[in-house]
Amino acid sequence: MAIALPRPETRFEALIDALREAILTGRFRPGERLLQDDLAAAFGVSRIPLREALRRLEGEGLVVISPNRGAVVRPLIPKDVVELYDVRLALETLALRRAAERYADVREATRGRHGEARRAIEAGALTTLFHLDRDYHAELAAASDNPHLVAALDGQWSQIMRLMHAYLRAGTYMPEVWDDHEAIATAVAHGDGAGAIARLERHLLLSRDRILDQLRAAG
Amino acid sequence: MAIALPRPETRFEALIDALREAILTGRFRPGERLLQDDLAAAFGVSRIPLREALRRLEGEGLVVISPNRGAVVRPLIPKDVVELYDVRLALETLALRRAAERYADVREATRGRHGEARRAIEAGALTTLFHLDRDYHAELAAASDNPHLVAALDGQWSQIMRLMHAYLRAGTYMPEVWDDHEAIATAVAHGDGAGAIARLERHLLLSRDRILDQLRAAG
DNA sequence: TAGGTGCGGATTGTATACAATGATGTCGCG
DNA sequence: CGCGACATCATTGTATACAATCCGCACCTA
Repeated sequence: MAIALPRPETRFEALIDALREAILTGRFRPGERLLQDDLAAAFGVSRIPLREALRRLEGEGLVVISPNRGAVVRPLIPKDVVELYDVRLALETLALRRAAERYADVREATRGRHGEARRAIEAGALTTLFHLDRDYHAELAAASDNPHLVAALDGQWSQIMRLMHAYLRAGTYMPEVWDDHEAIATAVAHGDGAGAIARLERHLLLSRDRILDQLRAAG
Repeated sequence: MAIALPRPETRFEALIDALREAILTGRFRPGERLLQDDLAAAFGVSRIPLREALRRLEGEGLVVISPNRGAVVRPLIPKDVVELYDVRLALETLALRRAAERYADVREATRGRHGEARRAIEAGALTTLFHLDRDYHAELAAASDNPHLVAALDGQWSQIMRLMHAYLRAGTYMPEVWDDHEAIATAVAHGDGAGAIARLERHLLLSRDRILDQLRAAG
């Protein structure tokens, strides 16, 4: 039996996670310059591990590093919304098809998260809500039993999270989202890939358009 | 008018490209340990930029870094073949659909590469052949006009290249591959997304099975 | 006043140096 | 003879230090 170790996370992983989280949640804003000295001081490390972390984030598409000019949080442009959702839909569709073939069942976890989400909505905890959303989709992806697919989707999700934090505000988050989640989980558990995919498509396009609406409204 | 600069590539980029290439072509074999001192000496840099390069490659899934134990070329397992091609097909299908919607025309470049490929086959230059293959598919992906999709596919291609170098030998590379390429390019140029996709699917499954055959034959 | 030129501070890039960690082999003990 | 503790070595992790580059500003010139 596997026993959870107290802190499997190394210091470097903690650093990169903290940096990533700061970008995903908009704490570091798109286009913002990331000064190595400042960040190193802020996280209590030297510039060496910090630079390594920035290189990783560069690979994940979260920052852009220009030679001798430093790192900048990759800017988000409206075109990204459509492009990202296009890729995401293709990947998540594949994930659902494979998961349905296996009759993977994530209904329990989904219901649990649904409950948490309700509380988060009441508390107005948007970040928590986004995390629950991502966790649900990550679990669905994992149900495909294809690690490469999971990794690819994870990369897309990083960007999606940035979109959400940048453009969605409290009030625009609709609780019906979780009805979709439950419906998809149920379809997958019954092996109904086509049904799950149809519902997913509606779900994603709605989510995408909500972001586009907010974006247009903001100017 | 744009004037091409002699070397837009910075030193760091050259380093990371060299490292990546060494892994993709199998020069550094799957599972092989990557000692920082040795690599730094080999590439004529110190360990600082080398470590940054390794972090990037870790993000690309080409190496695995264990804390205090160093980097290893990510091993390839048979399961990877099926998983990677599954993801690749989903992404490339999307790319073709979008490219066909735009009536993107890559026939000329394809024919040019076909010629080069013929010469490479005669010369037995497998690496050149693989590069031409990748370049063709990269151009097709770019024709989707979706940078995120291109990036996602690029990541898959890194792994595919590793599979090819690891499992394909001279003689198993079939020239008919380029007939498929031309047919797909033509279908896309005519806006026939469905036709292009159908041919692509055959093309990829054949390519995948050729790798699986070689893999089974070897071991 | 517009534009170019050179200086100075700010910031990044990388080498060197040392600390921390993990692997290896040897010795002693049961 | 097997196994475990310890010392030693190889290797990674990171801080410090300095060199290289870039950017902004003042100044000069036409």
